[in-house]
Amino acid sequence: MKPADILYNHNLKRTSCREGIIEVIMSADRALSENEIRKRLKVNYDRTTFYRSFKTLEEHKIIHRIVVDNQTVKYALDNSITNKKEHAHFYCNDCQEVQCLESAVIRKMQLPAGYTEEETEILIRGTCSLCKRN
Amino acid sequence: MKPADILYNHNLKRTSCREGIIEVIMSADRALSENEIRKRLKVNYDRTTFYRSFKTLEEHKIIHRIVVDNQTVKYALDNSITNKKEHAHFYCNDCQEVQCLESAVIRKMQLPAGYTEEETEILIRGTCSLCKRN
DNA sequence: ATTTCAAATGCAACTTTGTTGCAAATATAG
DNA sequence: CTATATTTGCAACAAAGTTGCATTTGAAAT
Ligand SMILES: [Mn+2]
Ligand SMILES: [Mn+2]
Ligand SMILES: [Zn+2]
Ligand SMILES: [Zn+2]
Repeated sequence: MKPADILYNHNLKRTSCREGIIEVIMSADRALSENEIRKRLKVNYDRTTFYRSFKTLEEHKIIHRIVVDNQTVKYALDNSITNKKEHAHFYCNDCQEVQCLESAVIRKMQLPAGYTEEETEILIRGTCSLCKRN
Repeated sequence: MKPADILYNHNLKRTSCREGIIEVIMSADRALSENEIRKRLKVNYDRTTFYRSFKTLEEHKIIHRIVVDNQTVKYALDNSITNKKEHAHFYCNDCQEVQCLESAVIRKMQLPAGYTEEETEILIRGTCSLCKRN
């Protein structure tokens, strides 16, 4: 599906910023940060616009956010677009890149009595296959 | 074990800031943020000192950090002090409190070929037993 | 094609979180 | 008590994110 169609399906206005962000995230093989996305866009948008766009796209489940640490947020396409299940994410301590591990499907954990789960986030830190070789 | 002994065992100077932080974290039944810890201390330390203390205590595996989101970090006693295993953490969407789920031991996930795990972080978001009741 | 207007953008000002360099204070070994 | 390596506080800074408001724009209606 094309960025423009995705926006249309969600009743979102087709602005170049939103379209650009979706375009860049769709064509990436890994999760990207705000700055990585900015670098790949032709036009330069204000930070505010960028943040508001991410917020809107997240709310409409077009993209999802991966919090690596309190200082680093990355974005990838959401499961509702990729038709994948909830999955773990991998952070390479070496190249610092984040990948969606679509094969690592998240299974719910046993919780203490009275607790209810709504969402489970898993972040695996380690070394990716590319960095392992070197 | 007392805060002073913990510091002594790690060859760390016994300063009131470090001792206070450990004291507060030890006596809490949940993970606390920088500000929550500050409020519970008698003396007011500079933010820099606070951050440096957290860093030192983390490096010596006396406390561990739980990143709730890119804006929120909480601290709890580390497993090396509590003698517990790597566990998942629970964030209550209602009361916004974080708890170590020491019964929810982390089991390693299957990774794609060539990937190596070093650490797995699990954060479960949902409603805690107290908030459920109300 | 032109008009209309709710929604999106850009800008300025601000907040929160965290970091760095350096001088002053202090914990602890001798 | 003294010496000194560590730790602390302060100032200055940086990065990330938010808010209010005036301007611009997408797209629906005419
Ligand atoms: Mn993902
Ligand atoms: Mn914990
Ligand atoms: Zn790597
Ligand atoms: Zn709760």
